[in-house]
Amino acid sequence: MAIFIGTFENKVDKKGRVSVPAPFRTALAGQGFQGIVAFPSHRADAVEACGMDFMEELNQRVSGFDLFSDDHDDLAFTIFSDSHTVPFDGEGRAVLPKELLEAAGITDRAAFVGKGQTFQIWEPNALYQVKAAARERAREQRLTLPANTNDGGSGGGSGGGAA
Amino acid sequence: MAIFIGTFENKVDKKGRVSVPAPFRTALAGQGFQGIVAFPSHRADAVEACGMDFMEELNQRVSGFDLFSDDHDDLAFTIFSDSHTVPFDGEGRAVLPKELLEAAGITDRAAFVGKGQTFQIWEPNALYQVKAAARERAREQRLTLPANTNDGGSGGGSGGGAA
DNA sequence: TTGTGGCCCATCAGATCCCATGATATCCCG
DNA sequence: CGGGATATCATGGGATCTGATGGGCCACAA
Repeated sequence: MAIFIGTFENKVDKKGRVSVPAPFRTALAGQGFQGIVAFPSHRADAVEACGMDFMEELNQRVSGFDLFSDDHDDLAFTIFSDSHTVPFDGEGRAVLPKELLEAAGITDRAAFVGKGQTFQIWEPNALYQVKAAARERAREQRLTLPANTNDGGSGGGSGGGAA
Repeated sequence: MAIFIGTFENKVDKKGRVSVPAPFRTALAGQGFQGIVAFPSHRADAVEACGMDFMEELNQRVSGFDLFSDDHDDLAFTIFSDSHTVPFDGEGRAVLPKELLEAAGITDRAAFVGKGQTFQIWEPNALYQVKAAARERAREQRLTLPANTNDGGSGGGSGGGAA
């Protein structure tokens, strides 16, 4: 399963196209569907996204519920009804549905932030504010990572956006 | 098996024809039967639909295995008896039986909503109300996806996902 | 004949593809 | 170790194709 790491800010052109960061595209390569699946976050003003393989896995898990049960119905509805499959163009760009852009407040720039199996797409300023707040919280609470990696430090940091 | 993702609203013309969303048609391509299977939803004012392959799978489960409880067994037979096979025309449109349209309250517009292995067809306004309610539930209950338990085993470093 | 349904063609708009370009980071060679 | 050649990536724009929709013609049945 692909892993998304880092933060990248790209331009949204007047056709609504955004370059998906090359590292993310690389992570998505090898899937049957060349593109992403995007859906609104119900926790933040951002777009959630993942690869089709992730959705298929989700579908598998949902299928574990009895078909036609209430749980199955609610879950399937929540997961699939608001999702959009967004294919890449030849250059690795995607056109996000305008309803998702609006929900996230994205206009002419979009910030991609990796979250492991999934990633989010933000209006850059909103992301940076949230990030700063998170960093501050982490500092205050002295959050630490388990000390077993030699690289962890840069992970949560302000990965160099193409500024 | 292809999965149905997203929501699409299309027009029902005066002949009763509706374009099945292209992504759904793509998901249905490769089946023997070029069309959909439609049956009334027993829990919502909507039309349930799926591909013939799903019906075949349902048949397998009902006839061969104990995957279904008695209730679901009955349900499955009910489904078979109330189902309609609806072929596509040359442009990928389908004419839904009027009894299904009436049951769902569909007149001149129809909203298709993906649910993974199946999809539903709604009267648009009814769908949007239900959707809004579902979204609200999800937000309040912090609806989470079932955790996947068996993924970690093969290791985070699945070699395939070239960096 | 008349009504109903299916099939085919026309059309318009929006999405997609292809090609061009500048900028940047990378690599190789001296 | 420095400089230039090169590949990768992000970005723009125009041409093209697909998708959704409407309408008309033909076949079949009552």
